[in-house]
Amino acid sequence: MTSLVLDLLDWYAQHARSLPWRGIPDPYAVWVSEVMLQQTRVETVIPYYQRWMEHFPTVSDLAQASQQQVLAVWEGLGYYSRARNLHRAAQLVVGQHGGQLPSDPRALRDLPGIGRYTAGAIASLAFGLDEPALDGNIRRVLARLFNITEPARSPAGERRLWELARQLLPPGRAGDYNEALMDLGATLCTPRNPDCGRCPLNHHCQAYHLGVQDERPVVLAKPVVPHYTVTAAVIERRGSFLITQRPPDGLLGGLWEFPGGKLHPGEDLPACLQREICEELGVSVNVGDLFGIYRHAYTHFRVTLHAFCCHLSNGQQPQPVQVQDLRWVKLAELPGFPMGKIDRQIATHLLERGG
DNA sequence: TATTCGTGGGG
DNA sequence: TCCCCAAGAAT
Repeated sequence: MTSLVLDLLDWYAQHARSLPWRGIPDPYAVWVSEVMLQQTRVETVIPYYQRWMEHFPTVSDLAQASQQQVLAVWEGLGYYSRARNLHRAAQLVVGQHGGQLPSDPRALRDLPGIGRYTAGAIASLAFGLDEPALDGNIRRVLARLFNITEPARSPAGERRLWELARQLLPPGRAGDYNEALMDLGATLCTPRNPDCGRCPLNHHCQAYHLGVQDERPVVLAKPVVPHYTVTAAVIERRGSFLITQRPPDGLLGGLWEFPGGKLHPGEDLPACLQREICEELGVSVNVGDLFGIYRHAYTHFRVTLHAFCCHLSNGQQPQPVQVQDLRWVKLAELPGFPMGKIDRQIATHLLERGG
């Protein structure tokens, strides 16, 4: 074991964070936490993790739940394919692995939602195998320690960093090693303003010696994000509201929303809404007062959504032409349908004003 | 290989 | 207000 790794493990023995999923000998708990932590902060995950384990304490409980129940518990965490994949994977574990999560990284990677990082994390943390796990923290720590000048997310950078993570790994202590690097990255070796003065590895750190820690890891230029104007219809009929279910995959897959869509060039807002409702539901709407304006930033685009109060013409029966499903629901039933953030805001405003 | 996928907090 | 980006995976 190199002195660098020795210093790292010594520091971890003193400064390891106490997290709800640590020290729990249940591979399922490790799995759930790792999937929730993908691209998501620890502080955000903690309450979701605890609620999830209350709703679905075992793989079997998760496998038996409906996708709607699963999405409802996941609502607000984002990247909903994680929830859909976790659900499917639980059913595969029950059906193909006798209810026990496999320990072999290759078998883990065959499960939906488990990639190279998560397989290594589960294998090392839950099963004690000597597997590296390169996440954003470890990528940053290693890029600084060894002054990696290739962009960290480039193929060449990825190769070097995975190689380093595997070379440094102390046999028999992969779990602590991986956790230690992640804790160091999360608490001291942070993306901005790293606290190099308190870092237990500063005398090993090439970037620190060169004074370039703020420029490591090298990041690729990011594309500009487009901005879309969209509309949504709050359609009321005899005390019920019309909501539609999004397609099973893709953005907010399987979640419910107030129907509508993207504004086309040269179109005004009511025309956009009438066109979208006709395309999706095969009916024409009468567009009334503005209900509200909502802004939201997704990862790779932004939207401004204009919601309007609408009614269907007499006798019109909407059909699920371009949506997975549709439902007329009472106000009190809205909280039970999983939704993304914007549509949840609309539903909440609807509840607050009592229809 | 490059895009697509949410949301919330901090600077 | 805006930009950054956080324990990545799938296609």
